[in-house]
Amino acid sequence: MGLTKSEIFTEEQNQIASIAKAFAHPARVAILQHIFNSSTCICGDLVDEIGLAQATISQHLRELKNIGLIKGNIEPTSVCYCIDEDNWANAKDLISQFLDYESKKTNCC
Amino acid sequence: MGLTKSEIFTEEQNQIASIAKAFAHPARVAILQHIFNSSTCICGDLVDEIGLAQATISQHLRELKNIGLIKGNIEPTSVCYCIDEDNWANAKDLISQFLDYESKKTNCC
DNA sequence: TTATTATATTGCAATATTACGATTAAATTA
DNA sequence: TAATTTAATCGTAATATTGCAATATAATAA
Repeated sequence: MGLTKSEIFTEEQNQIASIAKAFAHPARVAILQHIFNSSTCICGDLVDEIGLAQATISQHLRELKNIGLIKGNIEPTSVCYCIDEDNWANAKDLISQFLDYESKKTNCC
Repeated sequence: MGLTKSEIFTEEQNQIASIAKAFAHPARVAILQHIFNSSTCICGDLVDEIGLAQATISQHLRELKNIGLIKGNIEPTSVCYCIDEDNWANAKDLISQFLDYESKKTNCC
């Protein structure tokens, strides 16, 4: 086993889980925060900033890119990453709405 | 290898990742949504509602409980789970603030 | 007491994730 | 052209996650 049964869940549930998974590693959180704080973000910066190997950073960047949260512009010997604004806004809405389900609660304990 | 290097990240980054991990599986998203929509939540309901084995549901519930998002009241032959309001609010604030970093962006691509 | 019912726990197999050294690819510089 | 630089990719080891059958636990019902 070990294979998530995506097919038994709703599209929304899978999307929320998928976005959350992108945030589910501190390195990716750190990468995103670093992108937010930089006017431009080059992968090499991150290797210095975060204490992980270049290959590992690159792998995390690819995950963020695959899920659509960031996009990269290929420059001469470096790559400039930044947030994909549209996709980020969608992700934010989806997660925010999920977190706001709280208002509909009717707790018993 | 394969061990997340938590010690090189900030407390906040680890917390965000930890909360996101709880949402990073559609079964746990479904469980939380079900709890939101019920005045009371019994584990057996979930096994019927979601198409996973009882052992698997129980395992996901334990993860949500360990991270503090839900709490369970042990009743006679059944357990009533509900959201831990305080911890949920904290999680919501942390994630919302992170998602709002968007406003600080200065994209270049 | 002996079923029965409901949930937790254990053990295990399958799959996924994390991390990194080594290598590759592609542009830049000497 | 030959080194250098920068980031992606490959291969692999270590660890984590997912799912479930089987079993344990604990209260209720017969």
